[in-house]
Amino acid sequence: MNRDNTADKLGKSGSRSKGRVTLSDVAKVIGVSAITVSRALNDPEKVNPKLRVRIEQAVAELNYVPNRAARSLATSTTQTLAVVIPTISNTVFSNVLKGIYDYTTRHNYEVLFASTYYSLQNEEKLIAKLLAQHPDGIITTGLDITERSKAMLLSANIPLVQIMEVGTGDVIDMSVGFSHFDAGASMAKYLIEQGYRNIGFIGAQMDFRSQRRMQGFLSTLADAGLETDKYLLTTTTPSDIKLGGQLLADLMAKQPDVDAIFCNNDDLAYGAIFECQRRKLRIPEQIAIAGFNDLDASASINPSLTTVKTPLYEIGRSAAELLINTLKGRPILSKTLDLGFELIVRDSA
Amino acid sequence: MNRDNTADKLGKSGSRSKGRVTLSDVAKVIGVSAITVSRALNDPEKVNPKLRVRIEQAVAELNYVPNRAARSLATSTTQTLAVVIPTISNTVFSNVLKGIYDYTTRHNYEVLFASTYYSLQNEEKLIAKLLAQHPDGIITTGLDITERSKAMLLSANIPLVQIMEVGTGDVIDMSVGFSHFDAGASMAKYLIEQGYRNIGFIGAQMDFRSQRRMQGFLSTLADAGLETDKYLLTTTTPSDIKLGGQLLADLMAKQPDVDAIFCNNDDLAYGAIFECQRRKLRIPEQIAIAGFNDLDASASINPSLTTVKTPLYEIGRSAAELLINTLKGRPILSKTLDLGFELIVRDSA
DNA sequence: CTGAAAGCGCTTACAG
DNA sequence: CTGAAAGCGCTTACAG
Repeated sequence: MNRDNTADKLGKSGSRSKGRVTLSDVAKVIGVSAITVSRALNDPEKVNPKLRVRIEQAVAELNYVPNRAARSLATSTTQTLAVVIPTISNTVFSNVLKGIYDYTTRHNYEVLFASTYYSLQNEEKLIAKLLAQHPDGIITTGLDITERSKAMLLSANIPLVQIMEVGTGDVIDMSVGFSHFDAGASMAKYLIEQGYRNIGFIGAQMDFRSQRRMQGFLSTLADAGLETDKYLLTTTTPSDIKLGGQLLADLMAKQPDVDAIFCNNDDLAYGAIFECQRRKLRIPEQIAIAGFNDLDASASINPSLTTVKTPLYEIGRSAAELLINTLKGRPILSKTLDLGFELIVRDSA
Repeated sequence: MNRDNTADKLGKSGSRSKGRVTLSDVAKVIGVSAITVSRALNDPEKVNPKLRVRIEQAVAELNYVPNRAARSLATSTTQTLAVVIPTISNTVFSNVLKGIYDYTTRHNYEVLFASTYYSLQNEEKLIAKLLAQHPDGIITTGLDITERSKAMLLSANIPLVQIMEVGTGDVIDMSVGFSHFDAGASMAKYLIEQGYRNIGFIGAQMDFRSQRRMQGFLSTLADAGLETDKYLLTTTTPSDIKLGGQLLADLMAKQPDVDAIFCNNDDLAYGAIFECQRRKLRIPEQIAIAGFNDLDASASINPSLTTVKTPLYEIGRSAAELLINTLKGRPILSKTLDLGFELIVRDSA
């Protein structure tokens, strides 16, 4: 019968609400004030143990779920982090997102994300939209950003981590990533050491970070007195496996004497390897292929792919950690985290 | 000087707020009430055009961003959709998520997502957490769900779409997907037609949908009088490329006379193909390999992969569409959408 | 350890 | 076309 009573009372909640159970519904049922129920939930030690148990039971029985909009309004905190990445349908960023997600979940933050599809104009709009949700912190991708985006971010006055890249451009607040220029340079150095001389580069998308990898790569070739333009082929089309095959085909048609190719990312390298297999080209004897990111297939493909392993998951995880530590007032050792990269030598180059 | 005035006024906003610009800050600046500013933003036609322009200018100048928590509280609507999927670091679900995301973005909804890592217990917790955000609608994965999850979903009283599968189990509200049983059966039928007789199955993760594909596959083999257990190898380890190679190796060690293998998904098939390449096994002459999902590499790998194409992006898009149409009160033609699948015959089987 | 009052920033009827 | 009043569901000082 207690339960019937409850049901009656619940029916009376304000006409604007959706009839959900509120804090004061719970309070009425056990005859205390709403504020005590609130305390039992948020600050259990401050409530009489016996009372607390009764409140907890009532909460369970009524299936009470706190309204976070109300809590947000009262505390001006949302327990939400916003994430702006170029695209989710890309293994690179789904790994990053997983790192962010695993950490935020464990620490009871929600994630609100948005994809720019590599457009700074989209990014502006998305930042505005996300900020309207008043996230407690925000993660954006890259150090290249419009003035308007920067202004919005600044005036939001919340912690910000710019991910993926480090060592170039201005960091607005915090950043975590690695140097794409150095990563590109290190692959060039390796290929030169291996004795390759007609070294090519194929790249898709050619966003800012791709360009920096290319610059690092080409400047190292130039320093060694090697050709930089002759074996270069790029497109702004988004990267995928099939495109890798086409770019390889096009480059070889133009410059048949190319002896090694650095593919701007592993997807492209897979496509290039598949195309070489079709052409019965021996890798690395006739042509060496190298990739970037060390995605899933790189260790298994034939020949296994020489590539640069990048700390994708860790970038996501660290970014979330930086944000949450900042929000909890914990000391931040460094506002910029260089997570580095690792050259992985396998059979393809 | 107008601007200095403004700054002064802004400083005075309540001590609990974070000093953000509010509706009434904008209102004060131009000497109207907050409600008029609200209307200018939400229902522009109802406001005097000249006034509206002034308000819009003030909004832009002050960089006013509406507080959605306040709006949510007042309207009991959040413009947010919750999404529960097994994992994001899996091309299958990142495609689905992209479909959801593209549609929701266009229609001004935010997405809140969570990964269960294929655990129904996690799912319960995540549903509770997401529901606390009071999403306007929710998408969950699969038709297999605990009673507690179901009860929470029901009492949340918001539209729900269960994605990925159709034609099995009870649909709580709406659903969109395809029949995994039929998809498995269709691949079995094809392999039998091609003349294979010692037909194997390798599967990882073995979640409910994988099991149903396997059941459809095996029951078709049984109907044809073929072996079902002899060439079967499954594990609950999460699926990845490398695992595909191992499973192929294990199965061939046990049953060297296997002449065709249906891999529970394309990742596994890639690994199996790579392993065959290493063993110099000719595909499909010595062993045929088939996959599931038609992921990116399937058309490019050597040999190109015979597989089942599944409408991943469309499932996500349709689920979001069903939810948003429901929320806008538009008529829903059918609460269950079978998007089908397509057998893609290539060179590997 | 518990509660009355006020406030978070917006929107919803209702007047005029 | 515009505004005063009340309310959404919670939490924050402040008393007691």
